Amino acid sequence: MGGSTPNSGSNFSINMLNQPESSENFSKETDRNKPMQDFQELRYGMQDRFYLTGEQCQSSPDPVPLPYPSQHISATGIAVGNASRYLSPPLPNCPYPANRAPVPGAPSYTAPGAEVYSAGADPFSAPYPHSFPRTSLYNSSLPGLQVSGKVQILLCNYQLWAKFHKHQTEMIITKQGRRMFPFLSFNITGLDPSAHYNIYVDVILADQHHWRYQGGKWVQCGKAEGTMQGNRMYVHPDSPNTGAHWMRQEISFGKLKLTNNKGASNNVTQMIVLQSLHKYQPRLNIVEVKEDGTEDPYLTTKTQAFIFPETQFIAVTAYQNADITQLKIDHNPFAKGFRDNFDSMYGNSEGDRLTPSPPDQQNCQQLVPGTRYQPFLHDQYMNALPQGRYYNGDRTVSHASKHRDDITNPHRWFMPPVQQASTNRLDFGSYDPEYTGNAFMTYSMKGFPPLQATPHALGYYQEHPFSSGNAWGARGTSQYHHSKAGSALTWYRPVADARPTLINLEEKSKETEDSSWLEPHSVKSADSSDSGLYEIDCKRRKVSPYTSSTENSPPNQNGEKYEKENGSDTGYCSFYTN
DNA sequence: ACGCTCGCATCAGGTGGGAAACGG
DNA sequence: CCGTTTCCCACCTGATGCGAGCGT
Repeated sequence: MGGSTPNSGSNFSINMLNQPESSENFSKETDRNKPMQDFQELRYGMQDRFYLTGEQCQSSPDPVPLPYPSQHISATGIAVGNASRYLSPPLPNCPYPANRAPVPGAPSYTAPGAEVYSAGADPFSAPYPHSFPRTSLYNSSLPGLQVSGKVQILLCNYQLWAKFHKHQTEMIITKQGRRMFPFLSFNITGLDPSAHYNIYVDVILADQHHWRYQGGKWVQCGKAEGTMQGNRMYVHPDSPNTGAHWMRQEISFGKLKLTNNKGASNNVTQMIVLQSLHKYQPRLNIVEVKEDGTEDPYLTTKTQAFIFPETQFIAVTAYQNADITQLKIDHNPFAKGFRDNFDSMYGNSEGDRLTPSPPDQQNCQQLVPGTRYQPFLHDQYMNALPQGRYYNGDRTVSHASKHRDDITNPHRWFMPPVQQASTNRLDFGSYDPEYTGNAFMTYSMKGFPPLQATPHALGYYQEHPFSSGNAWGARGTSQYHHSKAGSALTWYRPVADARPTLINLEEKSKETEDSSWLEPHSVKSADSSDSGLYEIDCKRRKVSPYTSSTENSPPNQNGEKYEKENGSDTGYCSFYTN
């Protein structure tokens, strides 16, 4: 990869570097509106296989109750192909799968990108995802997976994003720039291995409102301010590079920083300028370019953008929602200093504890032989969540026993016994069986041989279900030393054709009783564990005026209602009551 | 002697909290 | 006055360099 940076080594396309506000940047987009016919075939071919019946929809609660208003983009995201290919609108009462089930004859929509580009409007303020018409498009039924043609994009840390999204993600912006957490991380398949691509992330306004945190809720408050100067895109430092390179490892944007400093001149290529109290939607863009990195006019139709709605966030200069703060503290290793002393929660020694220590205290970086397996472990396994402290005595015991049951459950763990027994991290991960509720992970573990070593520069972020590779971008680091593993995507990487493997995934999911991703399993459980957060002393965090975080985030009520109604966590409603 | 591994110290940089400053 | 932003702090992680120890 050569460590080329957008503004140094590469002859990066002028279109890529121009300020997006420039109306002519994407003036070639007339081509974008010309759908690829083969894609249509592919799409409907997939559709046959992925369409979920109404019954399935009804019986498949949204695994990630993403609370989009009805007109919002799909629960799993929009694959914003350049050729005006969009998801079908959600089916009523079918919050999750329906969105993934393209309905032939559904109202035709226009691609946000296409519209913006062709109209010459500011592509970073105009395309409110919900407001954009969409054409029906095959959308993967797998959480965090987007498919457009042969290209498949997997949001690696989808589970973590979903957890934050439930509470309305907030991202701190500072003058010097603040990293995103969670950060954007993708696995890509289906690119032409020999073709060259630029990959970048831009951040667009998610709606046209100014937001304010009031009474424990995010409420709209006036209109968003107009277009704002400053960089709104972050080009992956590996760009340009071959499809083979992009598919070889995880593509992470961990160094992407958010700032509110419009005049930021330093590290401008690493910073995206945003406005506080506005809601934004990151978007992954893949542009096929010539070998030297310049954009080939004849290739512009191969530009594709992918939106994962769960990555939506509100930019803030200080956290507003205590739920978000706590999630950040619990998941971000750099915020470890703000975690409570979980040991004090037990008052007994490590050996007596029924629940495991946070992974960081158990040498959690020593993993399954191969980080390529680690990504399959739920983020909650990997991160430093002090799980045990989330439960009082009874629940702790309960979970511990569930853990034991779960380890022996072949539907849950497909790791070879040796691997199961050999890693603290895995043990930790399996401690809460609910966290295994990700079929993605489940299948991925099923008998995949270790593959090539891949550098993982982000050891402490290995929580992502699919994290792998160079999480900090182009930089290889010491994590590489103990990262010997297979490719996270190998098991579904048919570069030549995405379909068969997706089908395999789908079929596999039907084989198992643990079709967890059809249920609000992982996120729900993750949240139910989170719920216990607030049973512990809240002295270090702001206290929400609401008794439950459920009420804090209006957009998320559906999903959270689910939890409450199911009484999955009796302590849930006791948050903030201290 | 050489190469390798490991542990330790140091440094840079990231984190949220909280108080102060700012601004409408 | 109040909401928002900025700055500083203590704490943490990760990268790096160095030296000790060990095996060849």
